[in-house]
Amino acid sequence: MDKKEIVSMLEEISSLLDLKGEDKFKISAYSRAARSISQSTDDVVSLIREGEAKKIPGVGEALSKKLTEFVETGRLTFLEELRSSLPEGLPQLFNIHGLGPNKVRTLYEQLDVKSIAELEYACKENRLVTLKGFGQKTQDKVLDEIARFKENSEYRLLDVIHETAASIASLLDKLSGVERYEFTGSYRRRREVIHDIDCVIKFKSGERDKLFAALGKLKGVKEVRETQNDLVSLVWENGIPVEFIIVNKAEYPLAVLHSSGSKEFFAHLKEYASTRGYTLGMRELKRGRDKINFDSEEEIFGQIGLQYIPPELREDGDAVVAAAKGNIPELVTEEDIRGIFHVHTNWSDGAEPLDRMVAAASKLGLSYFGLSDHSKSAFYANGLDEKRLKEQGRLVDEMNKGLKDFFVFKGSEVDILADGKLDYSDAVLKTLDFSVGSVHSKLSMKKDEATKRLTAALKNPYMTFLGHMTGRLLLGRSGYELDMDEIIKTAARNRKIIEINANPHRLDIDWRFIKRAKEAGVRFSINPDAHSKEGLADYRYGVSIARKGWLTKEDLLNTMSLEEVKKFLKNAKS
DNA sequence: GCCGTTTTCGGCCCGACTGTTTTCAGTCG
Repeated sequence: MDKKEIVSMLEEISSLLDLKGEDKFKISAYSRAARSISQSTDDVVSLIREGEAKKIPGVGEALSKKLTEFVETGRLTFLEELRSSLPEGLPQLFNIHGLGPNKVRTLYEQLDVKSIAELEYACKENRLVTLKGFGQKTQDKVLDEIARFKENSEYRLLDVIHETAASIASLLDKLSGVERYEFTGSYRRRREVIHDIDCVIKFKSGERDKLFAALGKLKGVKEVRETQNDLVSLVWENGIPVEFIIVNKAEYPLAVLHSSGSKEFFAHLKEYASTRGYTLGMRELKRGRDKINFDSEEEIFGQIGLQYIPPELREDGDAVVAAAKGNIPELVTEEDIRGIFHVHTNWSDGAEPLDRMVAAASKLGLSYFGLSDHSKSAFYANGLDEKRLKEQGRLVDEMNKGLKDFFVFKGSEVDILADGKLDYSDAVLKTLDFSVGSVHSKLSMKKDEATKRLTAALKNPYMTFLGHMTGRLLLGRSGYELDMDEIIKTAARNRKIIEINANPHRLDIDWRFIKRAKEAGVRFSINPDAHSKEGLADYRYGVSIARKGWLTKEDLLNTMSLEEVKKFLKNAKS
């Protein structure tokens, strides 16, 4: 039993109660408890076992009993009864953007819709338009969203894949018959969303067949899809497809190269190789009839006359063109990051007090961070009014005096209001070291208005970073539309820093956009948008996105030393 | 279902947006 199971149990109850139309405050009590437990730094399971569940904020008498039952027996009668009172597929419908509890209930009660498949059928038969509260537009939108859901539901965020890959790695490390292995595919390229995990394995001579059999029996395998030639195709217990490609020593480097790049990239590579008189295949490289041997990917690139191309860049032909000219830059690495911005504490909606965040960041080897709790308009996040902001500033000053190898910059994640103004006056913003301008209320879907709002904010000298901007481009939520070129132009002209939001659940920024902005001369910062100690380390995901955007150390603010950053931020305000 | 230096009962984060209405309900962040 772990924390995650408890959290998902509570979340499930919450959404089932929602479907039943229960009291909304009761519903939110469950989701509040789930959030509280997932953010808790205590050993929640032990706490519950010891009968101390009520010490968890948001857990009272009733929940305490349920949690105890769940932890002790692994089951919860209440949840089981709740489940059996509703059709199994119904909660699925929540995945369709725009459908909430009331609409789903209407669909079930009036049309007997119990699953996404049935919903799609009902739309196609034009049955939604007859329902009260529904109309043509809603039906069209539901159909669109179903299509989007189908397209995206098979993709997972990078951090989820990362976790699964790590557990696979620990199993492979112990498996005899494995000489070497490398995760390849879009995971190695560090895409933000990933469909499956690919892994190339070099087998120990003579142990090929044994290895084939062993892979299908790994702990964590849910299903063996197929085994043929050099491929073992599995489904992992969490539903993620995993493909192992098993090759010999001679094939290994090219198999890794082939499996790591996108199809488009490999086609460009192949074409380039042929102009140099080589035939590049999936498993062998030939010059005329002669097979060429090599021990590493580096040697293959060298052989066909290309500079080494880091995996993150192996998306399209651009990297091949650049490598031919020797123009692949030295990309930023995790070690280059000296500090981070966009950090929350429990003054607004973070989980930890400031001192614990400082200690955790320091432990990660960082030498500064920028504190940015929410501004006053973000009531839902307990945003700071001017008075509390000032008070927090005093706390930071006091703390900085006592710190030897760490520095906290005073800042705010300041809301960009509907008219493009910021949530604090210039006089207040002036007292801060920096600010991250963010839009929280929904941006109007109208492209012109949304762009106008952001460009107005970009012109404010007291907004340092443009945060949260391209919004939910991924995983099925259509973001707001913006005129990106206009944003880039204005950001460059006003010397703004664009934040690379490294929170793996947000991933607000697309590397294609980063590349365009870089070319326009915009500078970036990797900001983790950390709400907990664990969240601080998310800057690592930001590094991989930065690399995909071809960023070097020079393109980032937070590769600067503390003294340089201080100077930079001071100049930025003047 | 939780919680209390206003309260053991009566509140609970709130505003924007969309599409459906003919003055508002539902959903989202």
